[in-house]
Amino acid sequence: MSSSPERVTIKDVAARAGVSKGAVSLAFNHKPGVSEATRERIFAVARELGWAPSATARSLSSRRVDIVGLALCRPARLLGLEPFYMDFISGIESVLAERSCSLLLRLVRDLDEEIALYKEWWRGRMIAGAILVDFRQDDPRVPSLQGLGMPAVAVGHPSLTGPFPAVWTDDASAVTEAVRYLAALGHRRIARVGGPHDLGHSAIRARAFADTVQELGLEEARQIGTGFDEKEGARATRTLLLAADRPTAIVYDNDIMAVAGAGVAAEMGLTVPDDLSLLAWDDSQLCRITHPTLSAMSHDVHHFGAEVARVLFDVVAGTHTGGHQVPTPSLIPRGSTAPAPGAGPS
Amino acid sequence: MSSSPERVTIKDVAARAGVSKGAVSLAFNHKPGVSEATRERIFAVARELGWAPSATARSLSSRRVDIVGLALCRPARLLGLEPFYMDFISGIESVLAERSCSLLLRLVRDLDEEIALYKEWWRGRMIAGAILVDFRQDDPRVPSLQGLGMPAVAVGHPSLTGPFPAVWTDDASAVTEAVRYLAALGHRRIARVGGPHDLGHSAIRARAFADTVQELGLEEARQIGTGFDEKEGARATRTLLLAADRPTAIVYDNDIMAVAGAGVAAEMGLTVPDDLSLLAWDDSQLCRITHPTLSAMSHDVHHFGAEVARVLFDVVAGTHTGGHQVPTPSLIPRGSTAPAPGAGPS
DNA sequence: AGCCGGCAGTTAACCGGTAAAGCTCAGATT
DNA sequence: AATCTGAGCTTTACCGGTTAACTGCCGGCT
Repeated sequence: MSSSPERVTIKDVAARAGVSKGAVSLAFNHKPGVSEATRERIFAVARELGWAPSATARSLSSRRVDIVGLALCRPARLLGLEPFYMDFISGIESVLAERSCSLLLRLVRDLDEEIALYKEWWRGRMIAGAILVDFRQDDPRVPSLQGLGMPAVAVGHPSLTGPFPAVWTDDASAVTEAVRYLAALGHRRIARVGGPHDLGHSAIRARAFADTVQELGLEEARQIGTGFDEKEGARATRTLLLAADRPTAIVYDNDIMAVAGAGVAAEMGLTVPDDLSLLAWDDSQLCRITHPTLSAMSHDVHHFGAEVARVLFDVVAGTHTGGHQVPTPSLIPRGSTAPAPGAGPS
Repeated sequence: MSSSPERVTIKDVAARAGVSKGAVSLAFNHKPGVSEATRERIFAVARELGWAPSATARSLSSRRVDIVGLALCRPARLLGLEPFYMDFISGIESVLAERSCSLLLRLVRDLDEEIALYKEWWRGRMIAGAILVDFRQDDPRVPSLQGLGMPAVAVGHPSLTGPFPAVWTDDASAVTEAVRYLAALGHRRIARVGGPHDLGHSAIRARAFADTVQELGLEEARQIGTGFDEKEGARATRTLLLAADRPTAIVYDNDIMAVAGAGVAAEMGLTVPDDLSLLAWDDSQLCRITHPTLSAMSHDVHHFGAEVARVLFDVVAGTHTGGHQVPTPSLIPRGSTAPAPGAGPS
């Protein structure tokens, strides 16, 4: 009710409890040095006055903060569209919330801005640690941030993340499994619609894809790198399907592009899965509600995010024991994959 | 490269530039009191040393912060599933990023925790302002937070948000339009699957729905309140369709439940839209990729989020000029709505 | 000459905590 | 009796900025 926002500080609590600021601080941080009786009196006064320590002030003098930072270098629009992010973030949040931590989120335009932001956040004691995502090959964040001493966990394959503890899925194995599966269905021309070339996990998948295709003696594979959104997924699919020797199966790097691809197939008069098999990645709900449903390389993105947050807490606490690999995406066959046209049942 | 993280502070910059801390502060805040020459020298030194003011320290002494807070009182899982949130958040971020602001995000279990959190954030100068969502009727946040003097924008109808500047969509008109549309198609038994009863906008929609049904002389309408997720949407749909006088059209409060509802209809052997019309809300991509595509009350959630952020900046700056209504959701007819079974084309 | 005004800076207090060092005094030790 | 100990606080110095008040100095006006 009081419209005058006089802030109550530790000094008020101390005065009212008849002790010094220091005693209040000790009491609230559960450190020895105050008697049980005094501690309780202090807590009672604090409750009465509605006081809780100011996180800002605390982080200035001590080093404790209850915030972790996440900068995303992607266009805002895409963020809202792709199910992956929110699921990932919700996984992070589920762990943070348990420990009364918040997530500081910011969109940046490029990696330089991202580097500057993390430096600022860390220097200013804004965050206890950071989550780094979307690693490139020779990512500039590795040299720029590694000297900082900032606790961080990197989402990506250890070959990309430098000295940062990594949490990753074994994309190479998953790609291999995907290609093997399609090959077993008789497909000999398999294409792949991936993310941007410079993105580390895209490159890893591309290499694994090419290797597996060669290993199985399939026809030379076409791979297209895109920007992850539906428009680019559709465009890439169109390109692939218009080629003289169009593929009989396409693997996508996320689910949104696969859905778009299904649309393109329909628009071009191709029946999925009879004329064309499609295999999505990430496997959000999207895959289950299309018609036909989309087969996908599925992994639990929510859990992935949670694991990332858990590792970050370990790193911050200094109890980190090494990189974590979360389960490899596994194939969920649904309605969008079938034996290749003309091929007998394998 | 230096593994010793000696933080460079304003003092270092001052010393190196041969001036006092105060001068550096003045220069960096573009306040009068330093000559152009000195200002430039200070900036040069700052760049050389890689210094930028610490947001934490600044927010302690002055009142400036570049963070806005958002607490969400929903289960983490749902966050990842429902497209609405991420789209909304991405809209917010798109505006924040323009102004080098970050979003402080936290999941809470209940409104008491949310209230405590906002108090803590505000008291501790953690945030410049807050975004309040999911208003209940007689929302406890109104009395608890209004005395704080914390700049905030409320996402919800002004009848719910007390003294907080509101940004909202005209749900009542949208519901009316939806019911009128279905009635015009000949539907006389229309049901609604809404959100939780205690959620303000659910109540508003429920009332508008009942009113319009009565006004048009339709049969008494069945409405079910749920928890917004797919399981509950499916369950509610099943309940409605198993009733003796099952509806010929159902309106949903979001898209996820509508999609689930379509699944249930199929499972029960009903053809959409011939036997049953479905109308979704929010209209994310989900609605466009199902089969049949879902008609929806569509609004631009991304833009909604952006508008909320813009209003918040106005409120923080003290230049706020009144609540903002963003465009009313409008009907996008797609493949899931058709004339009622037995009814001639209207 | 004396005074005023304003620019360009400096000083010092303060924001709200934490943490190390210091103080006091009761009870145990020698 | 003198000294040591440790529990229980208080004092004080930060953390890294901002800001109000103050100082010095130069030029212009009366």
